[in-house]
Amino acid sequence: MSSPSAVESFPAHTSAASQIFTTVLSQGPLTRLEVARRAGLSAAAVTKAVRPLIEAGYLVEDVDEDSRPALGRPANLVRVDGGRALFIGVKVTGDAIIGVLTDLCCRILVARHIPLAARDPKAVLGTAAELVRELLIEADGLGVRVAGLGMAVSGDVDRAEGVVRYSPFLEWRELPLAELAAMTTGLPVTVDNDVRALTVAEQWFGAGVGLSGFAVVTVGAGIGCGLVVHGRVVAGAHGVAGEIGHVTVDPAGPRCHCGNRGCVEAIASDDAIVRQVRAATGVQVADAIEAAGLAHDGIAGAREVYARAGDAIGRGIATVANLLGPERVIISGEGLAAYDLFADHIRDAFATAAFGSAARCDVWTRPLPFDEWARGAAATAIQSFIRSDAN
Amino acid sequence: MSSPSAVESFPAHTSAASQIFTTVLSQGPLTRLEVARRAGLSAAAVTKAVRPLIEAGYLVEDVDEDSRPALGRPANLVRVDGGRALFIGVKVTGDAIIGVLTDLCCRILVARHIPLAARDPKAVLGTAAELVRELLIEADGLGVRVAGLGMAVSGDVDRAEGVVRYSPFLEWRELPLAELAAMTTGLPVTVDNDVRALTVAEQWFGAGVGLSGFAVVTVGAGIGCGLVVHGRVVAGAHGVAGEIGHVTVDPAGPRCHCGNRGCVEAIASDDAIVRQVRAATGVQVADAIEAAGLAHDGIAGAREVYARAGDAIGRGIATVANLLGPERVIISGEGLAAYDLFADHIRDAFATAAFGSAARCDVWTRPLPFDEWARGAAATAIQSFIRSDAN
DNA sequence: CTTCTTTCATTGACAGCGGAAAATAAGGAG
DNA sequence: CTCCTTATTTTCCGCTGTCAATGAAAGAAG
Repeated sequence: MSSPSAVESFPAHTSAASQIFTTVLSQGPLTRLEVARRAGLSAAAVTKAVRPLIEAGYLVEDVDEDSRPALGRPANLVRVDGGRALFIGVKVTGDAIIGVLTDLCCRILVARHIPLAARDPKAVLGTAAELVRELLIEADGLGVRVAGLGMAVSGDVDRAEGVVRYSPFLEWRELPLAELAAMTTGLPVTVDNDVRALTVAEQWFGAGVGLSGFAVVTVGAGIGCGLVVHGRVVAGAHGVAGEIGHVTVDPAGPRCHCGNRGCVEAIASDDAIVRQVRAATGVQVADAIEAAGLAHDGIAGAREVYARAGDAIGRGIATVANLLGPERVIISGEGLAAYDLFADHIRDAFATAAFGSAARCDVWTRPLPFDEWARGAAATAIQSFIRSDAN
Repeated sequence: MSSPSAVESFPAHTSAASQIFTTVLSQGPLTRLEVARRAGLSAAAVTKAVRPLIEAGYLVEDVDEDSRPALGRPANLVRVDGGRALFIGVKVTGDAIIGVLTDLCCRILVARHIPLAARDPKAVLGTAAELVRELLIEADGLGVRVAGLGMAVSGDVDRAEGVVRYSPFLEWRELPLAELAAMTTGLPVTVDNDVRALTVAEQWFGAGVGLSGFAVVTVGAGIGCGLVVHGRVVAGAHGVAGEIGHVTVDPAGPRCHCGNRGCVEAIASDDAIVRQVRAATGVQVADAIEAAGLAHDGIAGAREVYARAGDAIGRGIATVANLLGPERVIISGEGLAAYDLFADHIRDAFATAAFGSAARCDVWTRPLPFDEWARGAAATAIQSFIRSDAN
């Protein structure tokens, strides 16, 4: 995290303290005893770690009138005061920048987006700065300081250094984005890969809470995958990880932009579906929405394309499950708008291709509004804020 | 680890101490300063942790006369005294039990194997006990105590509980192997999946030393894969992980015993190769060795089978690399005897199917004598011995 | 209304770990 | 013999987290 303005910093310097805070943050209001249990610490340690966090206003005490036990002293719940600090998350796509203002609990307070004219770093940075400025004004209105900015970009991103190594889509190489954005906005900046950012959000605030191993699969313009193993997001030795989109599903399948044939992405991405629906039906559909329309109208050719796409995704997920044995797979992404068209095929293909007990992993689906990508970016900023040695 | 005889235990109770010992164990003789650097600790901490380990005889000091620096005080090397404790590793296969006696550095001192008449737990346990008895006599001859027994079994094994959940090959279910073997042999017993055990051996004593993410791919009777992510062996939520053998490579390929088509294992396992070579050449080869013989003789049909097998393995490895971004992939296994027949195809398929920087992961090959499987089992015993919270 | 019982939370003493800095050791060079 | 350099050890010292004991906050029992 590149941090120019070292304002008052988060008062959890020991690993145990930040672990305790993280537990409360993601597992909702808990009694101190319960926190101790989940964090594997003594109750005394929790009491001691919680006090300064309460004094600093990051945690607050609550009494749960409802679930008062029949016997014994009632517990005091501890929860995070979301309003204590705000964060901005920014997702850069090819044609727009999406920004959200969230609270410390990563709840979206404001969402904005600005179309993007050009993709060169200067243009993007300028637009992003404008968006951040708008959100800062909103934050001012709330009277709460913004404690960090997270930026999510597709491609090979080095979070530790805050550098975008290579983003094919934006045609950026070795861009020190964190440093640049920190200079422009005056905020501490965290930069990460977009799918990993989304995965962080799921891990701390979503369907991955409490799990030590899970996968997030995004379906849309591309097919992406974020992996959490041993409780940590997998980053890969060379910045590559979770490339489920380029798992080969059918070596005789359509050619993929990566050069191979039959990648999941060449069969199930929005583009691939549009292309295949056009070929199958002869209708020149403009985008995935129209393609889904044809399928919803019952046009056989279009429905088959979705069936094949679902099959490809299901096989891809099965591959992940076979290799890593995640506790859960979370399917998400804009493509889920047409989820009814391939849900069954995903499930069938997964059930067939998963080996043995790997099939016991539960497959969840979550709608993913586009803002969520930006929320993921905010989640990385929150993570960096809480523990500077984040990862 | 099921431990009936709690003899004198290993004197490294803090996490740092066992981390220091592990560093010295796997990274060979090191100066204290170098240990400190690699373990991320201060020199003082290393000095303090090393002393009791030297007093207990697990570490010894060495002077490296050769590489004395021109300037300054020469360093004292610290290394593990392999002779301080012995371990027994046992690998159970369908038709034999292989056992090795190793020292603390996991060097094989004696290797034995006994054919197996039946596969039921009682028969296997009896034979294993016999083998262990023989190795204990060898150990007695050396005058060193055996500090642990590791057992490696294929299938779903719960190492923490020491229970074989389900081994399809042996037809065992929910067998508390660690407990049974501990009662029979009187030794502390660790039980793990065979491929994971091999992976532990590579991680601590082989080509995975010092890497935080790598994969071991075994080629032979089956196609297996052990994964290390974030420095830890991946176990999978339901005991399944690393099932590269059932990654689909060609949905139109040959049927696999798992019910699907075109799994790597259905194309590249010994059995699959024999079957395909028979079909391609009409020669009723008896085993993989004869099949390789035909290919070495230049018979086109046989060579093609190996080409396809290499292609399948290379694609499988590429899938792992795309998903996890390991720093290295170690190809190993009995099948490597015919490595010259498919090496190029593995490399080509990997280079083609790996996405972007994932192709930068280095692919190593290591011959794997059958004893190595048993050595892997011994490695798990050593691991358990060193840190009781092993995983 | 007092006392018990039960469970949650806090306190204070304390042990141990690991770091920083200073001291010591072990060479070679001059 | 002294100085310089690098390795190792020693000597504090602060900090963390545990333990065991104590306080607190109910409802239950009498």
